[in-house]
Amino acid sequence: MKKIILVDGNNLLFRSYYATAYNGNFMNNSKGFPTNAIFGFVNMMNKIVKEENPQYIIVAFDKGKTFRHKEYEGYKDGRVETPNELKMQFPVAKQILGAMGIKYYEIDNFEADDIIGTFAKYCDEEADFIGTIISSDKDLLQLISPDIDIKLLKQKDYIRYNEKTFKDEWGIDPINIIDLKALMGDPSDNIPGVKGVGEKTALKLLQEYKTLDGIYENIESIKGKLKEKLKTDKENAYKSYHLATIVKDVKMDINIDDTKYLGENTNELNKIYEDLEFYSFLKKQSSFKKKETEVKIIDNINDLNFKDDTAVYLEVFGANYHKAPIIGMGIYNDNISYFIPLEVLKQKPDFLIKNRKYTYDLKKMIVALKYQNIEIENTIFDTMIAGALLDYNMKDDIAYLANQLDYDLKFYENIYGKFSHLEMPSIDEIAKETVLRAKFIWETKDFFQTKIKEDNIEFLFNDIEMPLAEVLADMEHTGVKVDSNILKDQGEDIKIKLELLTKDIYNNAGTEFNISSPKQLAEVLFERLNLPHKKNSNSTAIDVLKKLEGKHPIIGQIIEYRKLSKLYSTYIEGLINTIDNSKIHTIYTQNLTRTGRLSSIEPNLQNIPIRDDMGRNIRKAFVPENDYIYGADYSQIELRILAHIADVKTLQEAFKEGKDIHAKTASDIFKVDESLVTSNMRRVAKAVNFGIIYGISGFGLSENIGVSAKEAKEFIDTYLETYPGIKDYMENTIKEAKEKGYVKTMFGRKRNIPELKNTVYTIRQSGERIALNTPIQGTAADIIKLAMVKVYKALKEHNLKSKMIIQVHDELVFDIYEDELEKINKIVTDIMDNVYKLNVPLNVSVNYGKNWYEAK
DNA sequence: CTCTTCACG
DNA sequence: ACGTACGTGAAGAGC
Repeated sequence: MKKIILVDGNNLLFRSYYATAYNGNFMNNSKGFPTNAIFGFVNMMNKIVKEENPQYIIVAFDKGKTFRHKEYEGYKDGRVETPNELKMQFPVAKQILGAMGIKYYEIDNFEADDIIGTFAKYCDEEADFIGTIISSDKDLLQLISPDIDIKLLKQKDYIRYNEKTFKDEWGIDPINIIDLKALMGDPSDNIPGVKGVGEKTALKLLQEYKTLDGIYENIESIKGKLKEKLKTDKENAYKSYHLATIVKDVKMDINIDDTKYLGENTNELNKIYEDLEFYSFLKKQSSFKKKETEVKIIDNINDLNFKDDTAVYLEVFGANYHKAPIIGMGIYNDNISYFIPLEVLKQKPDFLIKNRKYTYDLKKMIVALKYQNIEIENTIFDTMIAGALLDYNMKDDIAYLANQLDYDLKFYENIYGKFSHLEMPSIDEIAKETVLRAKFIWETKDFFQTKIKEDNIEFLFNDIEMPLAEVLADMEHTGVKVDSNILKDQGEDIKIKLELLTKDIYNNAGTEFNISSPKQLAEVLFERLNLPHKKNSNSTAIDVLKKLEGKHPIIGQIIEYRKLSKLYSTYIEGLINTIDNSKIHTIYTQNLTRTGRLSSIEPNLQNIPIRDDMGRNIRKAFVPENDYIYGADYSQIELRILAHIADVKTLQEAFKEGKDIHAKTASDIFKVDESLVTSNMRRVAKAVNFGIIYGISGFGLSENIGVSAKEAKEFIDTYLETYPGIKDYMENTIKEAKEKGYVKTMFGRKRNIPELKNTVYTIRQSGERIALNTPIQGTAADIIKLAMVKVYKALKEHNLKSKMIIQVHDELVFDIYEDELEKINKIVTDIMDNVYKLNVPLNVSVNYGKNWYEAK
């Protein structure tokens, strides 16, 4: 028995095109030629070849107008003209098929369906042939027979139907798909069908009467409206039947030997892929899969003399590189493929300084090497940073990105086991996997570099993110001095208060329970004590408790308990556990947030308490290693950016004049003189200002400031009337985001927002708020990052020993020497104020003291 | 592993 | 009529 695969080429290309055409990541090669449909098509064809292992295979395409157009003027009317960007991709797809060794067919005046139908008939008639159809078009289901099955493609996977499974699911014979379509019509092809009959009714009718003829033979036994509908549209039904019938005898010579799968011509394919810049496919075809990568394990530093650029990848044993020991480095370029164990790295081979290097997770490499007193320079391109800027899905693990680009890299976990119990594999395996990582970096660098050029984000990449990796590495490695005794003393205090509170709470509740369990607490509050609560909500979050305050003494105690236990577990115990040698070394994630901000982990130094007096005391434990903690923060940087981007002259003026911006806003929206603004007006105005930045809703604002949704809406309306520029900004931003599928910061950082296309209303709404907020938050992030790079450089140039040690989104914290105070003050404020010219001044306020608490 | 809560900008 | 503010990380509970 021989099997032939029958692929619906038109279908595959259309699917691939529309799957990606609108998500904002429209794919072009560097010459601007669209490649998105071809990319999906090649992916599918590779998959088909792999899964079906075909002996015989054809791909069918439409060509010209068919008899259906001739016979029915309206056929396929109303369909959007095939976009040029898609049309252009067809010839290339066909060329690729040639190189793949797969025959394709296109016959004048027939659709791909008809060609497939003709081959299906061939299988039905030839005793030793069976066939499998591959398409997402349900029309083709009519071709199912004992010799033909179909892989019906779905969004992510597919369903395979043969004669039996089809009948089981649909309750009709495959051939009656034609009758089905005759009845229900097909809006996409403009096939009329019977008006008012959809899939449900049509299937019911066919299950009873088998065929269209059967229905009309028994028309009198059908009742009511349905009968009338069927009678009225009888002619249309039969016309539709004809249109929906796939032709099975297209006049063409079937020479079955032509359809043999020949296997690919790798050279020819590679040429095409290179032209399209499909680097991931290229690798698959060439070295990556076919040849085993040979690795030389270096045991003598003298073997490391080479001149060329190289990719390098540093492997450490564990997740937190402040503690994890280095295992070794993989290096790879067109000539070499080495693994360098730590002992050899410690001898500081020249290439670490001299050669230009490509990396993945540069910051991790710099920090881990710093702990060994090994310097690395000339690191010019980091794939992790590039991937993040291009809005790929990123994780720490390089394998995660690699696998998206069709490189089979093993995940860290699959080499070393889970982080909770790591195991060291053989040196040969480590060497191989580490070099493969370097190889991935090497082989994709051109691809990523091209993309960065295309997206016009070279400044963001070369002048902000790349140097920032080095800055952050230094900050992390330097660390922050924390006095654990101060924390311990505060902890003792808190512990005693917690014990007292616990007793009071148990007394008031009349029972002992776990106060930290929201579930148990809800039961005590809402059932035992019968305190009022919203239906269907057992939330005990702070705003719920605030509303209950005064109703029962236990509420205040619980609020206090929550505050203290948070302080104790997260900021006393939590921080103490991370102190190593009197210092805390956080890790800044440079490539995680969707807006471009940093985040800080293990521990998080960006959420140390400040708003609350007791919590703020924690900052007393953050002490200088040198003389002072010095803090510099941007005041209202996001509002300033909004005033700039939305070009609101009144707000820009207010900032230029150094006014209290919230008071100014209050005076504008309440229409009172600035001298008459009350603190409550200012509070409301401040909330509205924030609301605007977040993408406001009346409800959200009302919850926040405790007024009715109606009043809140009025505030917003007045605000937008007062500042029409902001209204325009909001409307234009959303409109553009919907058209393009993404938004950008002033520095070109791009964020795709697929939410804007979501069918769920609330998700679309959320998409709009994201579109409004991201350019503002992201631009602020870009600006402070740029300032960090410049400050770091200036400190070096002035030979200052003071150190930048913490970043908290709009604030930079330094550990400084007393005799450098003045210089630091000048450099930091100068750079931060003037880092980037806007239509508003950037305003930095600075403070210093003997600890972080005092530096505010 | 997910949910809830709460710390920050 | 519906559900609703942007961006994060850590800890504890409970499945």
